[in-house]
Amino acid sequence: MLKMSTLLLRTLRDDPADAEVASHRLLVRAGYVRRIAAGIYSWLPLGYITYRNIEKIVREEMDAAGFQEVHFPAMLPKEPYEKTNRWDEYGDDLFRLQDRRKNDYLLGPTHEEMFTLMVKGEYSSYKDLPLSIYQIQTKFRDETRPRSGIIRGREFVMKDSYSFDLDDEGLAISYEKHRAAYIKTFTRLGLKFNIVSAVSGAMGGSRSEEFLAPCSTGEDTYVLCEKCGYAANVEAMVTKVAPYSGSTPSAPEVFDSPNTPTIDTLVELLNTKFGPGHKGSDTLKNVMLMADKKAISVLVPGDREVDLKRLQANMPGVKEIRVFEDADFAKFPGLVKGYIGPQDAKKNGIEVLADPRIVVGSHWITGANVKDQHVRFLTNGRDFAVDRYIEAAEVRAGDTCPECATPVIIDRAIEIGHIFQLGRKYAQALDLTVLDKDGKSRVVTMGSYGIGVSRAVAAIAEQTHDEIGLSWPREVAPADVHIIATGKEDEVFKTAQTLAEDLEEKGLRIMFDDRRDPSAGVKFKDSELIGIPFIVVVGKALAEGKVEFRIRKSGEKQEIELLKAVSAIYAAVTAS
RNA sequence: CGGGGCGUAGCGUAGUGGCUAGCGCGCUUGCUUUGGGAGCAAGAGACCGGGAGUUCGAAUCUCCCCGCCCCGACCA
Repeated sequence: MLKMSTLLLRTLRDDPADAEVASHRLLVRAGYVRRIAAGIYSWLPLGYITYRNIEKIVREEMDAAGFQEVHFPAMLPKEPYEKTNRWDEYGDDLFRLQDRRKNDYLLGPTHEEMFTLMVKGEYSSYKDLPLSIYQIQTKFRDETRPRSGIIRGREFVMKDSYSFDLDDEGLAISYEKHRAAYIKTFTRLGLKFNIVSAVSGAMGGSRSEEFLAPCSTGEDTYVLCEKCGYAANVEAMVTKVAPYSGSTPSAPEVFDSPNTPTIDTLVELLNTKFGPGHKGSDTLKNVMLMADKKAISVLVPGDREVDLKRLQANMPGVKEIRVFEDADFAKFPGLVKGYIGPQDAKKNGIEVLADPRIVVGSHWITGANVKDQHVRFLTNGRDFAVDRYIEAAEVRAGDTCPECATPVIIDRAIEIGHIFQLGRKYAQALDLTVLDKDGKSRVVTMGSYGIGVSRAVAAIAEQTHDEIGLSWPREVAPADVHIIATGKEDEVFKTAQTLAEDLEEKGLRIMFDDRRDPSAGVKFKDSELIGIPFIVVVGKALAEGKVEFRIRKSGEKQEIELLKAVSAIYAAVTAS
């Protein structure tokens, strides 16, 4: 039983000045966490109980799925990470340290290497596979910008699993098992979530999905089709367009277009010059970019911007993409800033990437590569060539679903889980092989699966809180029932104490506000802030032999006969 | 890393060169109060983020450093 008279807890009346998002604000105010440094937090008793409840659910679901729990150190030697090249690739995000002999160590940001080596050390036959193992571990990433309290910290707890299979079919099965286990886990945690397609990125692998918990303060943006259920991270959103069906126009026609620095001004000129009805989407925007020192041109309809994040996600292997600067233009005298068209790209030695909307046969109004001149009827396939199609244009609400062509909606969310088929990268680099039936050595294929355990505390808080405080799902809450004794008569406190003991006897987890000094109002406010799902008030109504039963979420209140209180409360709580 | 903001008691804050740094919450003691963050009285608690400088005098001005928050970039 948690007794508030002795619980290490001080709730705050004011919002902390350094907290912006709701979960952060409330977790601090309700005395769950305290900030130690940027992105580094301590857990107070209430917070740690809540955290452990979540951890327990995650662990139970992993175990139930047949995955085995292991545990690695947080502090790791450099060597395995050098073999996979991540000692360098991870860059400044890696926390590095040295021992007294000046040997290099790191604080693990993720543990692919260690898991791979563990399996390599024990197993060497196909008969040992498949295998899925996991750990719940503190990870360290020196994020350039930790933010939103415990949503993005530099030290956080992650459950990471890895599956090991002989072949792709096996990997697909392991992947499905994890997917199913994740659905159970997040459902039990009381989270609303969407499973969305994600970009596998540089790691390769054939399939990757994210579990996103919708929430306005989330950092991820995703699209959702309410009709067919298609969901994708905007980075992975696919643009589906019909082939060009119009007629092919006559030869391109160059025209004067002074003072048209923006698409809007160009459209205005077009409407004056060639009659009304021209739209930004009739024009073609040529965005010049540098991708790891290579100049590329990205073609998008004039009414859209290039989404650099999406572009990057769809260019695996490319580390840095930035917009053209004056110095870059200087290197390409054929490019007339503000009047660039794709006609001369080949001549200028520039690769042309295009949004799928720029279909073959379609014609566009775009720059003529001459100052103050544009061209119309410039036709894809005839007047210019696209080297490669790419998803790089910004995604908007109302864009069409690639599955069923319904307009999609856009929402923000917190990434709470990520599953993906890793493939053989790590097994290859660390030489994890097994002998197959024929005695031939084969590289194992892996899957990687993560749940942000500490982040889940914040995600649940984000989705469940209201104006007055936290409001946890029962299994996550630090207790099932919050019993408040009000007034000053010993009788009230004795009755409350007995009620608490009886309910605890029945297996409920109880928090008992047995403080003598604070007024009833203070205790009510605290209980609402702390967010335990059921509140029982023993006080005024006791004179009539009653106690008050409240439901935190709905605010419903009812009086219950004291004599029936234990069974009535037990029934109400366990039915929830 | 670029842009913006902030740093005064456990928390929230006032204080733009002048006396002993002010207030609210919280904390301690006493009395009163007791169903929606009670009242009165008396207390404890601050090297004003750190360092250097300007000045008769610095929380306040200057320089350097450190830390924190927000937007962006970044985030297997």
